[in-house]
Amino acid sequence: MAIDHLDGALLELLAEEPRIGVLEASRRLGVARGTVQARLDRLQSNGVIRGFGPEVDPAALGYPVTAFATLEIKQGQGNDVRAHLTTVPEVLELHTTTGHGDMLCRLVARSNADLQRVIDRVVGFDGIVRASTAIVMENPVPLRIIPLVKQASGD
Amino acid sequence: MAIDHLDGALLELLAEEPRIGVLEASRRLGVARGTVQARLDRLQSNGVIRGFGPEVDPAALGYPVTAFATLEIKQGQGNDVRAHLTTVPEVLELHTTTGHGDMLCRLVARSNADLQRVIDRVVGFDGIVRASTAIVMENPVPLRIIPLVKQASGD
DNA sequence: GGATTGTCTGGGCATTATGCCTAGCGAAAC
DNA sequence: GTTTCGCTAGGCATAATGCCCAGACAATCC
Repeated sequence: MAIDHLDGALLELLAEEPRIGVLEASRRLGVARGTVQARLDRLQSNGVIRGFGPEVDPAALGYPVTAFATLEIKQGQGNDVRAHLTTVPEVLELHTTTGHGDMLCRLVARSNADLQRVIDRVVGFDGIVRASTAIVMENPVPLRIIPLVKQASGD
Repeated sequence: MAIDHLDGALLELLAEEPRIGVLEASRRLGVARGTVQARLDRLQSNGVIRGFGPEVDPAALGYPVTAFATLEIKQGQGNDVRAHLTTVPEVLELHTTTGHGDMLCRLVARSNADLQRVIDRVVGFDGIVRASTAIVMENPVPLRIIPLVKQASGD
């Protein structure tokens, strides 16, 4: 999937002012409305734009504590563990990684004390051998994509 | 920040069909348009909804490899390292965590070979003592928020 | 060379949504 | 008992959307 400069500019614009309309975007970018429409459609059917879902801040929902847990899994228990973690709302994200049958997951909790409860629930499952948790103190770079978009579209 | 059932339903609806309008949302939820408008405004000024930025898939941009790197930082070099990592487009996210002056960052790359280049660039900086990288193989639970929203809004 | 395909432009048109307003109702708080 | 707050319900002018078209231009293919 190649992206050109117009696509990049459109993505940047959408990232900065998400609630912008197609018409307004075409004015800003200096192209015809149909062009923006077509580019948007293409980016979406390409899968470059996965969606425009609302970004919800867990902290604002009452879950200000974030942590990353590395899990060591018993051989052959991967699917069970996955299914288990899916049922825990505080598990925001789960990856399987290279290494000793490991998984990495992102957790949130209401407090440090509550984090203990969450971790207990996460690791209170047979297939999980060991867990090590790192609590997030700061988030100097929140999830971002624009620098990568710029690079991919030739700056 | 408390969230009630209507807020939760609105967030769910927006997550499923993000390009929906206020009017359509009010029809689906069976409430008046002004109500949806007011809830949306409140959720946004509360910071619960941080925005509606497009979700861009790095894989579709040509960066199908994701990895997490744990960095060990020299005492007092935190700010410099942060500034350095900010300049690397492939660094999608950066956290400082509890532990031995550690940071955790999410990286993407064009290939496993390219990941080496990215890592070299990330760790090619004075304040970084050691780095250990875990390559993501699967993503059984992509970043999600709805289960937490449901819990926070009283199911 | 000539034909075809794809992309962008510029415009028109009916439908729909938006922003902004008013007024009334019910419940909870003071 | 009265005030405040959130929700409903509606009206209205403006603006955006979805969908259509024809024409220009470049790249590609026969």
